[in-house]
Amino acid sequence: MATRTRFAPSPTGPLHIGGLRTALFCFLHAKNNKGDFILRIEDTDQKRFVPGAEEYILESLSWCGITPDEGPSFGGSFGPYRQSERSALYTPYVEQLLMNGYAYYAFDTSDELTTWRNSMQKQGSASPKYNASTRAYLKNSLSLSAQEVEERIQRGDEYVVRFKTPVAGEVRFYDEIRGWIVFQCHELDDKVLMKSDGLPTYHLANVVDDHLMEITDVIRGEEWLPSTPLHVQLYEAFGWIMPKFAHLPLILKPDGKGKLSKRDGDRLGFPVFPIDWYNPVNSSELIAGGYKERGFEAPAVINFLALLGWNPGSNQEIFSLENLVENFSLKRVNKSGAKFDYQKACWFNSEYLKNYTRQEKRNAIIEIFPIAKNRNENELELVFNLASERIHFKHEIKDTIAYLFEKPKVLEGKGVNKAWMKEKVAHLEDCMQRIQDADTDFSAPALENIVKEYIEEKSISFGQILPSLRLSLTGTLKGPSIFDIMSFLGLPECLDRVKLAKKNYKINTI
RNA sequence: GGCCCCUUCGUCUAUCGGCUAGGACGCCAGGUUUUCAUCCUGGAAAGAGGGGUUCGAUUCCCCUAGGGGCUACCA
Repeated sequence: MATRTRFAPSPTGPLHIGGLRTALFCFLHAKNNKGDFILRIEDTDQKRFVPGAEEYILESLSWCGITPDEGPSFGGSFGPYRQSERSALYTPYVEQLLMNGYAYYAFDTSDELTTWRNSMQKQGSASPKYNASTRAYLKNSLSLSAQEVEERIQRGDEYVVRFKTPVAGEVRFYDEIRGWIVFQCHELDDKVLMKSDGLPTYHLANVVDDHLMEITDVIRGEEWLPSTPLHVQLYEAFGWIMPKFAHLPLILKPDGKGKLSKRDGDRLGFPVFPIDWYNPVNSSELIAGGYKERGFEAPAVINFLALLGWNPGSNQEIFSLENLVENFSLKRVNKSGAKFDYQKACWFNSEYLKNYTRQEKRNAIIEIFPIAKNRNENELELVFNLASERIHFKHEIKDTIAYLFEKPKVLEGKGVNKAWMKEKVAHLEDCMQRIQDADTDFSAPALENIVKEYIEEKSISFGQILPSLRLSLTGTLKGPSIFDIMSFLGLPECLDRVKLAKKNYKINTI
């Protein structure tokens, strides 16, 4: 049977980076097995529905290159892929459960249950369960007479349908990542399968849909582990073949304890969402920044996320999505939660920047400096390389080497103090004259030769002349090889800048 | 509290009973460089604790401790 995995987020807000990783692992597992990856929107909770969230999920996946084979807006023969559009479909299954004694009606209202739980807690039961031990004391079709049940339903009383957990025994299942896991039935809850609004809960809907959509591997976050025994029992109650289960470790806060949350991102200053998320009612209010807008390359984010919890078993760290597909295996997914390391994410990004193709490099430079389009391709590439080895993000290119395309507005004070001294400036002018007079192709090596000859002749060091040269040309004392910069600038521009610096800055006499 | 999961350098991790415990990020030092960065070389840095099993445990089992998740008519 062909592998089919699904990513089943609920549109209650922006997709969390942890959710993105779950989607990634689902995708990788499916593709590694030449199978299909399905996107299903779990919007059975009307109260928590957030407009725009589904679009956000779609955009995020699309940015990352995780393309569903089936899903809303992708089509497929197992649709619809939004649970809200499948609501009518669940009723027969609930009835089947009811008829076969695997489920029952319960009439307790939420308020009643809350007060009941409170009173139970006062009596020392830390987390009161609605199950075989308490059912008899609550209002349900197991405790009430058949007649009363009938009357309540006829009358239009609100009710839910609960799963009838066996009194005793155990539920065991094999987790592809963790191995065998066992739960005792008496520890389990009679979970609500169908809410009083007639919609199924996640538990029922995901089992029915996974079965109907022929999902073979359920890959989801570890937070679902405690409710898996219920799902297992549901499969058994329906007599359906069970999918394989794999529960992924959680992504934890970089410091302290607990799983990574939006607040951690705000607090520590890094994004926790793939792309920007704006207030659904006031679209001009940015609520949470994204990796994309922060300047991350999607493949870098994917690469980083993949290594958070999974490893190839080798020392390789850089993986394209295709590489990941080839190498991925659930067997090599870790059991323990992984703390989020933003610095490492930045490192991945810088690696991707350096590995840009020639064309990407040229495009990036032209995008940042439109004026650069007059330059030839080799020059554009050189400019990119000059900048990229001292930054982590593409958008940092602009500030690092803006002086290649426009005269520096000011020369930094620290530099002036250090390099704008009488003797040094004299050498600078002298040397510039030498360059001007020379018959040179103005290439970096040629320029370097001229300067080298000059300093040898004058018995001075590079340090006597290069800093002031750099300062007058770029306005700063740091940056790439000054000969590359000069070569790129060209003779007239170099002369112009030196002249300008001479005119605007008083010689430092100290 | 109960249930379930987890536990190797600060962080992400390798190790399928034989280890001088490897790699990466970060950090530190040195080298290259006019400078910053890159790059290269080197360094500090780990098996939670206690019991077993075994000729031999980081690796298998148990206990303790610690961490995490769940404990809704949310997913």
